[in-house]
Amino acid sequence: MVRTRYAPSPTGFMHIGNLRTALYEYLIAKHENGAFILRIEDTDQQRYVEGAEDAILETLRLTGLNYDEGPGIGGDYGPYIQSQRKADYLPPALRLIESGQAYYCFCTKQRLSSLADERGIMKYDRYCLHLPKEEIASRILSEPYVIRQLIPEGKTTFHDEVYGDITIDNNELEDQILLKSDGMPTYNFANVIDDHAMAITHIARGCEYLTSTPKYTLLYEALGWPLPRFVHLPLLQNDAGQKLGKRNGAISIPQLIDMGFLPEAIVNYAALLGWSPPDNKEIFTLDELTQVFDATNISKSPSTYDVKKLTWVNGEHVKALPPEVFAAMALPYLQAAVKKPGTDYNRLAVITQPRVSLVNECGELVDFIDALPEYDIELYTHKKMKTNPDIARETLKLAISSLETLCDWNHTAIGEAVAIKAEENGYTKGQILWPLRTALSGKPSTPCGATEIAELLGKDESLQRLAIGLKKLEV
RNA sequence: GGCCCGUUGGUCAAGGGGUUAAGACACGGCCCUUUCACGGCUGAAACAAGGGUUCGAAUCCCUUACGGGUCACCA
Repeated sequence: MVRTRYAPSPTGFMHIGNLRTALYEYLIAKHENGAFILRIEDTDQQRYVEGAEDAILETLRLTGLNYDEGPGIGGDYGPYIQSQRKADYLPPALRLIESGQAYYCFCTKQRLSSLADERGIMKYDRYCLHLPKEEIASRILSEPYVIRQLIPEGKTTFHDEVYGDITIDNNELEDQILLKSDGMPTYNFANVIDDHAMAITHIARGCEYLTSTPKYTLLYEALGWPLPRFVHLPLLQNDAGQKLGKRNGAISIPQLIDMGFLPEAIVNYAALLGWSPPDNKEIFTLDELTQVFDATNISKSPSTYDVKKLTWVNGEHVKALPPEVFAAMALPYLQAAVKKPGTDYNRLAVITQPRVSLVNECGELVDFIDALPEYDIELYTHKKMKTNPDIARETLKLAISSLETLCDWNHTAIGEAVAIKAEENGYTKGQILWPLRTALSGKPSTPCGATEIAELLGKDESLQRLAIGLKKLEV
């Protein structure tokens, strides 16, 4: 059974990069009907951020990446918070010491930092590797210590599902710390212990871990455990070409949602960053992604987050929303933009749904209903409609005269009335409808035509606006 | 700096020895349309550079350049 895990540390919010990692973990598991596990890696008490864990849980919930095992819901391999598994890390470390694959180290941080070169790069010199057993036995009782893994000579090769075989010379690797002086495991060590304990089969993570993966494989080998499959993901970068991160302008998922992006669109877009299906389809629901996702189609090169494409993807999802769902989502924005009594908000929702990329844009599309905005008479000029302010002055007069007496105030009747009038006086439909729409809305573009706007506004308001328009043109 | 990875239009990306080098976003034009949008059509726009290997290289190899990652008692 395929088992994957998303293993964030509670140090901040989730941005699109984190979400993509979680998503791929989810998809790899779900594509095979496997299990997706959430594990919180809080072994660094210094960096712990209050509320970060809840924020992560919330983001996963909003985006529909439901985990099968994890904090809050438990599972057969719990607990799923590393600080609660503290007792599990010492035994394997001791086992490695017994077999000569790890050793105690009492070096102080001062001594360690004195080992650094001018660039601050250092490699442990194995000062404590050959300490006499008796000395170790007594110092353990009185001094802080760490446990380090003894990296063997040679080269280490591992296979990555995306990058292929990668070989690194072991002398590039330091005798890494397994257990810190506070008794907590380091990230690398806890990762290996827990992934094995939780029977994780696939590890997807950013390729910033590519060079440290040999350390993991060495650990698995030392402990005699089978290796999981590694799926390293190309980095996501910002416009400056830097790895996307909290410090590099990445915005959080809840923030994106606040901006009007739909969770399913964010998920859809995240999937496309570094992966594409064989048929090049671009719009997917999470279920559809689950069907077609294949880790072998993940690309090796980094990609850049592009809000324009996200916006387009969002627009596609908005259009696909059931009308009543869109109406419910749009209602607050429509109500804020249009306060006129008797407004049919469902109608406004129907009109705006196919025309917005972001739900919260629907308000500004219809805000002219409440109040006619100030506009320039140059709006009456339209080359294709063959209109200009002079023609508009005449056709507006015709429109007013034909509508004043119109009893049946609906857009069909309005359209017929003005069309006949225009024709009688030698004008085209466009020459009367363009000025009509302009005078009624005061905007260069509106979400529907002149006659619909007139119906929406009602007879009195419409005639009033036409009079205002005419007055502007007569000055 | 050592090591690792990468480099196809502005962006996301197909293509893994023979293609007129797909498609999508954004941008321009045209059509449709009483506006906008949708839709349709269309335009401009790319294989980092140099060497090999080959009848033939975006594709394989080497070098260079550029970009990124990584070298913690952080994850």
